Amino acid sequence: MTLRRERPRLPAAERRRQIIDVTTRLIAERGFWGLSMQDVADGCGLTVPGLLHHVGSKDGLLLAVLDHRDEADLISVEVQASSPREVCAALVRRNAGQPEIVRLFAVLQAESLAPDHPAHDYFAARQQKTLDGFSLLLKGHTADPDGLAVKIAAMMDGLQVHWLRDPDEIDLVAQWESAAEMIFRDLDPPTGG
Amino acid sequence: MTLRRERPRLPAAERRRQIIDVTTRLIAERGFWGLSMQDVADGCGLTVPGLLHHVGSKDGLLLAVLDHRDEADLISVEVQASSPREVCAALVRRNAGQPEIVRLFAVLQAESLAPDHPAHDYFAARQQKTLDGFSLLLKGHTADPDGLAVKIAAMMDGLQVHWLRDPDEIDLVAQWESAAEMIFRDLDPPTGG
DNA sequence: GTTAATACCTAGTAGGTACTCAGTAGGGAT
DNA sequence: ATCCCTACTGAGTACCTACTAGGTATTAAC
Repeated sequence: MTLRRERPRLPAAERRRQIIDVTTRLIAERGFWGLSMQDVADGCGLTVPGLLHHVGSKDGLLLAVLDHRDEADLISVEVQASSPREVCAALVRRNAGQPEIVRLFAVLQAESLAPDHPAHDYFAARQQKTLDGFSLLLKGHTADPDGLAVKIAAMMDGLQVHWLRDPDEIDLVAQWESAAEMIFRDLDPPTGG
Repeated sequence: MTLRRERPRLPAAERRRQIIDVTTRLIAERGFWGLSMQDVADGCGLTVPGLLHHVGSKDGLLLAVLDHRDEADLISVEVQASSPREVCAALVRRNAGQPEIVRLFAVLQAESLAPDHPAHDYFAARQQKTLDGFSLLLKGHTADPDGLAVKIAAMMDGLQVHWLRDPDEIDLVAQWESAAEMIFRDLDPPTGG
């Protein structure tokens, strides 16, 4: 009467990858506070201790997900586009293709505003890094690079949330393009035609 | 050995108000999934069944908070400012003075992206109402009122989240003013000077 | 074929979850 | 002064929470 077990045993790396995928989806749906180890374990077809064997703790699980994303992001952004505007457009285009990831970050970004959230520091650092990156790209093109960087990030984040709520109604890439029109009007003259 | 009880008993309306205040703060910190009835009850100085007597259930609690906010918002926005830009500036100024409420909405907005979240429908309707309102204000001033409305809402939401994470570093009102500069450049000529 | 490593499970702990039931106590109206 | 309404409590239910200890069984190396 032992349960049929179609997935008897996976190598650690493979299982870890599966765990991260499942967790990503679940956090995007429920946030980290709403996530339960049981749900993740069920989603992977193993027991809770089996899951804990791979990630150690619930916080470890979150960490694994965020680490994996950092890694994946580094790989995909290695192409340094030339103008600030092109960089932003590339970012938006990539995000438009992975709503699940975008939602993971949208939910965690809001949740982690609380100082005692396990991802609080991670997101504070991430936001700072993003702003610094934008600001650096803008340096020389505008009087207040820091200020514009905040606005760019804000517009991207804001559009993404609206898009996530109503993906059929809002075309993320198109909306961003027309937003970029006004954001970059001063520093992106049509010389590149 | 009965516990000292300094707040023996409150009229329903007053207690309800207190419950809403405490819940607002806690949801802003933990989200709805992370909220526990015990925490709310403790924050009000009563037991969990005492709390349930007033709100019926956890969902009822959330509903009470959201209803109260709608009411409060209606009261404070009754002043119809003239131009779209002034309306937005007024909104931002008001939000800058109540970070706790802004955070409540930021967290719930992200969390309620999940279709089975108890506030999902509420936030979908709220977003639609907001967009329609902006769009109506913009009609006649621009070619694509709906598109601009989304951008305005996105910018406001995005700036607010960044501001919440780093209130000392970011001046919400100033940031919005300079963002409004580019958003309204075409349709808000300096005729009103 | 034996051994060593490890992916995974069973069973259990200590505590938290929303919620119910039945009763108590305090304040306003009469 | 009494009655009644209701704000509120104590005790309890059924279940979920992350996590641990110790063991099993599968796989890979030799």
